[in-house]
Amino acid sequence: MGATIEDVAKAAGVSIATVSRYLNGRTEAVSATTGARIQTAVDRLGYVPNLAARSLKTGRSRLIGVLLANIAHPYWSTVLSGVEEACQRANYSVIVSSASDRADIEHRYLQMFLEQRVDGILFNPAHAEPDLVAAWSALSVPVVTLDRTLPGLPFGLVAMDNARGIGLAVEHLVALGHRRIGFVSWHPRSLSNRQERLKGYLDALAGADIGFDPALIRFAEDGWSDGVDCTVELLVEPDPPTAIISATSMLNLQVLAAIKRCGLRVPEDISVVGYDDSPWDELLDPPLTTVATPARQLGVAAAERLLTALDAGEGTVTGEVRLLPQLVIRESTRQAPP
Amino acid sequence: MGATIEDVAKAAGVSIATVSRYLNGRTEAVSATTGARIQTAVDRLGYVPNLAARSLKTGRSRLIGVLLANIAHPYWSTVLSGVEEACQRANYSVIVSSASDRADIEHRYLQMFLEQRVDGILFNPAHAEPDLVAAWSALSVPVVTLDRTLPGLPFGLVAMDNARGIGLAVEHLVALGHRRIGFVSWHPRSLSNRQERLKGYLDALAGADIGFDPALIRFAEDGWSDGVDCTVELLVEPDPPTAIISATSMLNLQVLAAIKRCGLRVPEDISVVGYDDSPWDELLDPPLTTVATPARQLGVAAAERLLTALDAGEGTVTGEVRLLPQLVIRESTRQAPP
DNA sequence: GATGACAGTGTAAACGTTTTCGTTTAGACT
DNA sequence: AGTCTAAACGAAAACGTTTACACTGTCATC
Repeated sequence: MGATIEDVAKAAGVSIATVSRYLNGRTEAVSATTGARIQTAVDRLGYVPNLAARSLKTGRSRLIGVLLANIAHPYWSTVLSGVEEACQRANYSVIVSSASDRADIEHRYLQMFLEQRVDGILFNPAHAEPDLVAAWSALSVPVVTLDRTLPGLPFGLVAMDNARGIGLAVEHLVALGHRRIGFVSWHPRSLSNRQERLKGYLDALAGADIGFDPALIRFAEDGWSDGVDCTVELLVEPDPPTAIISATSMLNLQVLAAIKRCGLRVPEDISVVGYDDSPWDELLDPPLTTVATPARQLGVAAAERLLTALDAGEGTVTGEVRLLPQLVIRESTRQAPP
Repeated sequence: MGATIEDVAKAAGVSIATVSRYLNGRTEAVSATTGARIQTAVDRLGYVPNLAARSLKTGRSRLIGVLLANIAHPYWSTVLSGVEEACQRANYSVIVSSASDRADIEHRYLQMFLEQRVDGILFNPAHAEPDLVAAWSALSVPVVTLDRTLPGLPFGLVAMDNARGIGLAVEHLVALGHRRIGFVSWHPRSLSNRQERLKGYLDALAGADIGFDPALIRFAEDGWSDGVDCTVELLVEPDPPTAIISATSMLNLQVLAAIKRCGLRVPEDISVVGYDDSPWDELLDPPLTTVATPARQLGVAAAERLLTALDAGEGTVTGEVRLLPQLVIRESTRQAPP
């Protein structure tokens, strides 16, 4: 308990330099016999290397800071599990924080990351406060932003192809003959991933020669309830949609609940395409047609992007990686009524 | 960038000891004027303290290791967010790992925590391998286990009152006149939280003078599909239950899906009580009566338990804290058929 | 005016590593 | 026997802090 490298050296009858070399498997090899002596000493003493000391000396901590909007949210926790998996594989530890989409909190936590001397940072920025963007841009470690970005941030980005994802949903519904397609998204609208999804909706409509009707779009407050009201609003329009696309997993069930509340049936009266394909989407009633987003892979890809940059000794990451969503057709979509 | 305490000292024209004292707000106060000089130097140089060096010197890292069975699971990610909240409030960072219920992986990650010299550990142990239990018992930092424990572990425990939670469900159904109450739980059965839930079921039945019928119990494999099959099995029994209790959130939707697959309606034909009260449970069709477990509070309570022990300088945490679940009655339960 | 007390500050050792550079040793070659 | 090379190892400095201890001045007290 609390044995240092010096204790090990003493016990093995060698110098601490040799112990260090042995433990790190360095090229200036130690002989097999001393190696064995050191190993037994390590085992006997229960020696555990002190990463703080190593970090201080080498300047690298084997720590990755991960800052997410909301780690309690199923989507983000799945992303996180991918990050964690990739980091563990590369022998990095991840220190995690949840910023609730508040830029000031984000800033504070990033500061904590710097104090811990993390080797790299993964995060998804919230609102664009110019001075914070400036401060972040000066961050001294490699950063990869997840899922969304902010104008002016000189970081790498790993995200879904949001526009394409919604495009898939629209095209599917159009192929089924729908022309009045509702779109329920959520606030704040300004975040890049949401803008992209809206653009995907608009572009796909345009591509199908369908005129855009602003009455078919709603934006709900973040959370588990406002989406119901927004969807109900949509349904009581004079010329209601025959299909609705939910722009994020949090809204899937809210859209379904609203439809039920209005006395309509899915898919007989109205079709629904969900988003993200949570593991329980196929258990819903009816099993939900959704745009499946590879959340876990997003985490893995982002972490690997960061880690390879670290291995290569690059002080910064740039460029953009987009992951392709896929449409999973189940039973919540059906031919449009004539 | 990369300024050390020495740079700050030089810039402010004082010694590094004074800078350190100022930064740590120690009792041997520094005068207001030097304090101001130091602060401007800090700001100008963009000095960021090096926690690795501090940790090395003080022996405390302000790091908490959190090891969970599965951080992608909504329940655990909610617990994690509570932990993170409490730790941030106390200025600790949390380093997190996901062990997939495999004891060998758990062991490896605990080792990594020790190397990082975490000040404390929160984790939920998986299977009881005697040699690992022995190794864990010798851990040199305070540990609190979350949600479940293992015989022989000398750690503090913060968990739900699992038996009482299921008891609430049974009592509610009994009050509605149900006497054949199915119970769907999940593997591995040996984990303490699952044993307690089973015990809660049996005790509550006994308390209501209802004989126990083993045909009414099923254990599903962990995951998002086997629960459906298990529930179907239950429903095709010669004398099927008039109500079913799902023992964990992961099974809620699987039970509902199975019932639907058998052509039965909830609650007309059969009542259902879910578990955990995920935020979307009230959006289901029908809105689910569930045993609400305060997952976030569990995380907060466990972290605070650990942190107060750390503050008090106690090297170990013992004792047990149980959080009380609450029954939330919605529309999936109804009077039993005569 | 000498004496203490005390607030404020500086010096230097220590924390546990990694790593540069230098030393020893053993064997291979003339 | 002498020289050279390479493998194996050791001594010591450095990483950026905290903190015990010593020191300086200022002011109140006798």
